[in-house]
Amino acid sequence: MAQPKYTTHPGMVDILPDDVRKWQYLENLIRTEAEKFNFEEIRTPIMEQTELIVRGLGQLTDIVSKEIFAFSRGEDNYVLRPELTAPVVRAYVENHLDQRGGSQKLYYIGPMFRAERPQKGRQRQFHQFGVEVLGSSDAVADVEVIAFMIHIYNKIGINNTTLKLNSIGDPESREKYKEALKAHLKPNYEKLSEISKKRYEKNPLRILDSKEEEDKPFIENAPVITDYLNEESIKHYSKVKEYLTDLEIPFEEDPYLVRGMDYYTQTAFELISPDLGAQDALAGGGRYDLLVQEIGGQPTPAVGFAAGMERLFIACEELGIQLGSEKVVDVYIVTLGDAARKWGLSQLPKLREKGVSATMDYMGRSMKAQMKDANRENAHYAIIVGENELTEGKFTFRNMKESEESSLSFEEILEKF
RNA sequence: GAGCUCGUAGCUCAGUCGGUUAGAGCGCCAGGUUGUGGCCCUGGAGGCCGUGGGUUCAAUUCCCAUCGGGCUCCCCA
Repeated sequence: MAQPKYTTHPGMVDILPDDVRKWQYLENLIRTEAEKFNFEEIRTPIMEQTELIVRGLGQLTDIVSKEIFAFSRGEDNYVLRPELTAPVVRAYVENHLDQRGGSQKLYYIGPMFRAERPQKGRQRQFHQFGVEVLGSSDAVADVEVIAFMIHIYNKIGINNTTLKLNSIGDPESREKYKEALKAHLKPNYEKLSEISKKRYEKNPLRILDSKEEEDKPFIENAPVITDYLNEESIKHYSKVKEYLTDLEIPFEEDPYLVRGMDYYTQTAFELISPDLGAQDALAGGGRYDLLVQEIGGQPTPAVGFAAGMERLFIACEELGIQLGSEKVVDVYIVTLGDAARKWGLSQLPKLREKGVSATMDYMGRSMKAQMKDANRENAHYAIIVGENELTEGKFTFRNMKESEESSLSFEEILEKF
C-alpha cells in the first residue's frame, strides 16, 4: 500500500474510536479505585524544564542520556516528560502542597515521551498511571502504594503477575555496597562485557541488571545489597515485607533488582507479567526519600509507582480479557423527505434532554441505507418518520433487536425512556 | 546505536518459475424489496503491487538502494 503523505512520528500512535472505549474503561476504573484509596488526581504540564528531569532522574540514566525529547526556545529549555515522579515532586514543592497537612496521596494518568526504538510494548508516546505518596517514611505508605497497584490488575483480571521486591537502602548503605561490588568484580574486570565495563565506575549497581552471557557468572555470586543495609534500612524493609504478608500480597525478593532512576532509595519493586514478551514489566516503583530535597523542597520522604497502560492492554489481549463495551446509541431517527429531516433534527434535543443518546442520518440517504446505518450503530430503537407520520402525529417506533414496532406519538415515545 | 524480518485494495492475505485488462474473503456503496436493518443473491467502486534506480524486448515479479512497518539486543512502562 502506498505510504500516506502525512503519518504519525514513529512510536506514536492514533487511538481510534473502537480502542478509545477500552481506554475510557481503564481510566474510569483507575479513577474509581483511586478514590477508594483516597488518592487525589494531579495533572501537570506535558513539558517541563529540562533541568528538572536531568537533576531529578540523574544525568547518567538511560532516560536522560539518550531518551528525552528536548528542545529550546529562546532562553527556555523544554523537555517532554519521560515520567511523572519528578514533575509531581516539582508541583508539590512549587505549590507548597505540604501545607495542606498530612501526607499527600496523589495519582495521575497521562502520556509520557521517550525517544526509544519502538517495539512491542514500547512506544515513544505511551501512557502511564501511577501514584505518589509524599510526606510519609512509614512502611504503611510503601505497602498501600503496592496494594493499589496490584489492586488495579486484579480488578481487571490480570492475576498471573509476579511482584519483585528489593531494598537498595539509603545512600550510606549503597555506597558501602558499591565498593563491595566493585571489589568483587575487579579481579574479573577484563572478562566483563563492554557495557558492564562502562558501568563499573559510573553506576556499578546496573551491572546486576545485565543480560549479557559473559557477565552472568560474576553476577551470580556477587554480594547482595541486602547484606550491606544499615539498621534503619533493614528495619524499614522488614516492615514492608511484614505488611505485605499481612495483606496476603505475594512477593518475590530479588536482591539484584535495580531500578533505572537515580532517585530511588530503600524499597524498589516491579510487577512482572509473563504475557508481555521482551518488555515484561507492567509497572514499577519504589521509595525516593531524597528527591524532594534534591529538587529544592524540604526533606520529604516519598514513595510511588508508575504503570504502563499499553502494556496492561497487551496483557489483557494475551489473556483474552475484553475491556469496555460495544458502541451503542439509544435512538436512530430514520427520516424520509425534507419535512421529516427537519422534524427529526428538531426532536433530537428533546431525546438528549432526557438523557437518551440519539442520532440521525446526515447524508440524505435512502430508508434502507438509514436502517442499515442504524443497525451498524447498534441503535436500540429506530423512529421512522415520513409524510404519513408527520400528518398523523404518530411515528413508527421500532425495537431493532426484537424487530417489533408500534405507532406512537412523540410524547408517548419519550415516555418509554 | 546494532541485528532480523515484512511491504500487493480500507483490513486479512493469494498470485505472477519475468509476458495481454493483478485476484479472493471481509468491509464499503447500490440493486433485488418504489417506506424497514441484521441472513441471502446480484452488481459496483476501490490498487502507479511502498519509493527510486539497475538488468531486460518486457519488471508488481530478478538485483541494488531507500523509505515505512513489525520484532529483537541495550534499557525501561
